Amino acid sequence: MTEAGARLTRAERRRRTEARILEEAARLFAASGYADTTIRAVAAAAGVNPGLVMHYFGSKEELFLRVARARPSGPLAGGPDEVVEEMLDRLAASMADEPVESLAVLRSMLTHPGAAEAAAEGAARYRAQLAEAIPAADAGVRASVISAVLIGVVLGRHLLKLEELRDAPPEQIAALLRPCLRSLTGADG
Amino acid sequence: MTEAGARLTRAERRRRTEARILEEAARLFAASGYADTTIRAVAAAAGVNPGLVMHYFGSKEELFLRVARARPSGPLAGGPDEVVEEMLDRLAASMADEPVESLAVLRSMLTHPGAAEAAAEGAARYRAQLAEAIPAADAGVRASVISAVLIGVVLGRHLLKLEELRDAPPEQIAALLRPCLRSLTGADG
DNA sequence: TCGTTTAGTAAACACCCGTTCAATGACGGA
DNA sequence: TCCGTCATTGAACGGGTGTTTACTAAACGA
Repeated sequence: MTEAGARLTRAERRRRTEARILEEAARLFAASGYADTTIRAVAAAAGVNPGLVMHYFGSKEELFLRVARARPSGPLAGGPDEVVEEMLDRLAASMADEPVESLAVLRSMLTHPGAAEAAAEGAARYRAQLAEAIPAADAGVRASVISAVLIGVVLGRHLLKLEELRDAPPEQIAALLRPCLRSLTGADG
Repeated sequence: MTEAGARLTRAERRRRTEARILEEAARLFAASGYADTTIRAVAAAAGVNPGLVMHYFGSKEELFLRVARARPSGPLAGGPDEVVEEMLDRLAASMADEPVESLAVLRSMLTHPGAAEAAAEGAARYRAQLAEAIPAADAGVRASVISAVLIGVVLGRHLLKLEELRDAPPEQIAALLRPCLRSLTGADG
């Protein structure tokens, strides 16, 4: 590490160190939640001094927000049928590998008040898009129930590690969920 | 407190104090999770010295386990249709008021490693009963998905506090979920 | 009545946390 | 070459935690 690093420019070195810290922070927040993830542990995992993490990110809170903000997830549009298939695709994708950023946010939302607020805006926008695709008077409630259902499944697989849910192939779970989501979106008429 | 308490027998006094501690502990674990609930806070809420909590329960871990163990929830039996209605009834009931013990376990499961293990046996038994009522080859997976869905809804309402989900009447949510659960149990043929 | 038991307290312990700050030493421009 | 900048370190600080221990005082049994 010292030899390879010594050849790099100062700015490049810093960028990589910061990225390494963020990466390890996401992994640890996902694995242990906000409270049980210590700055010292993040620093150790990144092979760096705890003070450096403070120097770069200001506080543990800001470090978490930097991790939580890295949430792409494009827009959700179309009719009920397309939206359902899009959601099932994304769910299957997030089941193929462990989505560290989402898990970090999800796990920490349940521990840390600030985390819930940080995720709330993005989640609300997602639900609003979803609600627009639902042709029903109670579209808002339906969108919220759908969100809750999807969160429950991701949570059951990655966090609670319910046996059969963790071992089942993503396609099987998606197939089981399809009628559910179709009835909730009103895609089944 | 001193006057009324002085009239009681020693054993009775102790029983009530212990119960008061357990009650406040459940409330705080549900509200703040395992890590953020301090023994000092529990003791203060129960109007008692922190050392006494230790003296009665041995450790914070054991205090939590005592809270987590108080989980009744009778057996689940019958055909798919009956089971679905039973689950919806229980869900609606747990939505009417805040179910402190369940929430304490649920929230702490996601924070505290030991909590998940403590709840795992009860949850597995529940899923096994559920699977028996499902007439399908993949009954195990279906039961797990159903558990995840129900957890997601309770979580979305009480912990994440998704707006529409929190404001909607329990019956409405139950009605939306009915087709979901019926398709997952195979009750819809 | 008197010694024992025991519910309950007060104060400290050791530990780990997030955070701070002065020091260091390699890099890069002049 | 020299000097300032900046990534990085090491060691400390104050505070909050779970836990322990010595103690008080009230209920109990004989």
